[in-house]
Amino acid sequence: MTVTLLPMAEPQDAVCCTPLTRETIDAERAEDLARKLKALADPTRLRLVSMVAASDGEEACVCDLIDPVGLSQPTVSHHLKILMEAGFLTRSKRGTWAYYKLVPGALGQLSQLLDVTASR
Amino acid sequence: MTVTLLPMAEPQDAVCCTPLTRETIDAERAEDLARKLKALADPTRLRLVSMVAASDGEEACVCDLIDPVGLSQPTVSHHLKILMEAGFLTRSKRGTWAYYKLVPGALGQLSQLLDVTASR
DNA sequence: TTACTCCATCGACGTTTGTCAATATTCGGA
DNA sequence: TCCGAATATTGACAAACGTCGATGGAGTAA
Repeated sequence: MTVTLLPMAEPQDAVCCTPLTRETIDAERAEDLARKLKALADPTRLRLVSMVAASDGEEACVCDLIDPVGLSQPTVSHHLKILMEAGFLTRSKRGTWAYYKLVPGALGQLSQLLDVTASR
Repeated sequence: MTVTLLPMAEPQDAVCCTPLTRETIDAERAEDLARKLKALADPTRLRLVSMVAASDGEEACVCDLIDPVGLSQPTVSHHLKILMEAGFLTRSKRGTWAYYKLVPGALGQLSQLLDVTASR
């Protein structure tokens, strides 16, 4: 039996580390970065991330996200899935409810990649 | 005659100031932020921004961008236009050449919007 | 003027995206 | 065990997107 501790520690994809403006980004890293940015580049998904971030414990139930967003339940589910696959949220089910939680350093890491002067 | 000094100081659209995670973003600001992120959420455009940023004076000629990117000239022009309309680049023509230049605080401002902990 | 170069715009195309209604799945309670 | 509630998945469709070849416009040099 394998004991898997801390599955939340992300594989930390190739996007890591050197900011956009320090040296020319290579095609592969550009692909990765673009994937993450694309996940965030939608008004509904930005609102979802923001609402989750503003919730208690940076965690929110899907049922509380649908009405404020004003879209159908399948659409909200779809957006949450995209945010999860991009590494910005994690999901945990409790009973019939699903709770989405902010991945701690995810936004910060992306933020630092965009600019050197902003970080440090 | 009007004397226009420092036309580079952007109108500073509504995206400004409060980071995503501080309080719930409203629909209008989400729309604006998404527009900017979408402009950056493409591997080719990321490479273009990066290449311009790495150039002398953070400025590059279109003619020097086409080959490294490996796409047709119209496509590169198209991407540069999108980056310009989103406020990340400015264009200045000198002779037949067109030079695109990084807008000084643009990436940093976006970066700070994504996260509080990364900035400051 | 003519010819050539650099770049932007146009029109067309296949692909991706955001959305919904309908359906499936999973769980808790009667 | 059967039912209702909360989510996820599927299928469909219009709109937006990334790309190209062809064309247009503006500058330079003969």
